[in-house]
Amino acid sequence: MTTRDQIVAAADELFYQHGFEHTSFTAIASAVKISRGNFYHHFKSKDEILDAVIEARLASTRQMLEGWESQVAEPEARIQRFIHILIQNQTLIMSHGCPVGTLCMELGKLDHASREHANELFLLFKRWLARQFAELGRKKDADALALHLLGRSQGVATMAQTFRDASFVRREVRLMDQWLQSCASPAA
Amino acid sequence: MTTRDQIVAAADELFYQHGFEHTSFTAIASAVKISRGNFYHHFKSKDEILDAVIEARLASTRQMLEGWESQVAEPEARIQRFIHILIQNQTLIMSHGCPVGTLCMELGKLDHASREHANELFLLFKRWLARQFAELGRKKDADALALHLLGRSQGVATMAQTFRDASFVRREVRLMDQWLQSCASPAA
DNA sequence: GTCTATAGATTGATAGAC
DNA sequence: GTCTATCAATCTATAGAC
Repeated sequence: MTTRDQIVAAADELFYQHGFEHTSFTAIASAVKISRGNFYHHFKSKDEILDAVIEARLASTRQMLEGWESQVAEPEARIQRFIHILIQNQTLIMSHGCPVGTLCMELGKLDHASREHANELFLLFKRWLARQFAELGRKKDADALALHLLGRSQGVATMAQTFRDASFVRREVRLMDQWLQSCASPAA
Repeated sequence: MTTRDQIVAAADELFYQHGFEHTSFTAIASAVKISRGNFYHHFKSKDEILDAVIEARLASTRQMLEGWESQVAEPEARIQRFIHILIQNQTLIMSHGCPVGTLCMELGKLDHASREHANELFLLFKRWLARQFAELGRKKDADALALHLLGRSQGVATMAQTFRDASFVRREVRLMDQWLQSCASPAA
C-alpha cells in the first residue's frame, strides 16, 4: 500500500468519523505516521485529498453495486441487499450516520466546490436502484421509487445516529422490506 | 431587542446556513455589527452561544407545537401540519436541510458536549407526535409511528438538500399524507 | 520520498481603556 | 456595554535540507 493510498484511507475514515472540516492534517498525519509537511508531496491541498476520498468511495460503491448485480439474480433480492446495508453497518451508522448523507450534508453547508462530486455518490445509488425497479416491472415510476427508498434509508440513518436505537433500525428495515414486496406484487 | 438576543438570532441563522463549526465569531460579529471582543460580555464561550441557540430553538418549537395543539382539533390534522412543514419551509430545506437534523448530525460527529441538548429538539417532536398518534387510537405503537414519521421527514429533507428537487418533496409529502390516512383508518 | 522549520492567516479568548 | 489591542493556539500551506 503506497503512502498516497494510506493517506486516502486514513482521511476517508477520519472524514467519516469526525467530518471533513473538523479533520486536520495533524490528525491524518498521526494516523498514517508521517509528518505534516510530507502531505504536499502527494496532494496540493486538503481539497485534493477530499476529491481523492470521494473518488475512492465512488470506486468501492460501483464495485459493491456491480457485485450485487452479478451475484444476485432477482432485482427484488438486489434491492433488499441495499436495504439491509442499514443492518450490516448498523454499529457504524449509529455512531457516525450514513457516510454518503453526512458528507453531502456537510459539503452543502460549506458550499464546497466538491459538493457535486460527492452528490455523485447518491446518484450512483439512485441510478442503480432505478434500474432494479425497472427490471421489477416498474419502468414508469422507477426513478421515483428509487428516490423514495433512498430517502427512507437516509431518514433511518439520521434517526439511528441521533437515538442509537438498534430496535428502531430493525423495525424500519422490516417495513422497507414489506414496502419492497408491495412494489413487486402486481397489486401495487 | 437586546444585544444578547441579536447575537443569538444571528448565530441561529448562521449555524443553520453554514454549520456550527464553520461559523466564526467574526461572522456573527459582522452580522450583528458589534466587535468580536464584545461577545464575551454576553457569553463566556462559543459553546455557550450554541446552548443559547438550542434553548431558543427549543422554546420556539414548543410554542409551534402547542399552537398546533390549540388551533387544530383533530390529531390527524395536527400530524398533517407537521408533515407539511416540508412544503412550508421547502426553499430553506432545499438550501440548508432540516435545522434539527443537520445540527444533531454535526454535533454528533464533533462529539460535542451539547449533543444531547440538541437531541432534545428531536425528542420534542417525537413526544408530540406520539401523543397525537395515541389520540388517533394507536396507543400501542404510538412511539414507533412517531419515530417512523420523524425518520421519513428527515430522509426527505436530506434528499431535498442534495438534489434540490421540489417535485420530489411534494410527491413524498403526498405519500406521507396517504400513510397518515391509513394509520387513522380502522383497517390499519 | 520524507523530514524540520516556518510562514501567514484565522481561530477562540482576554485585558483594559472609555 | 462597547470598543481596541493583543494573546496563544491551531490551521493550511511552503521552503529547503537530507
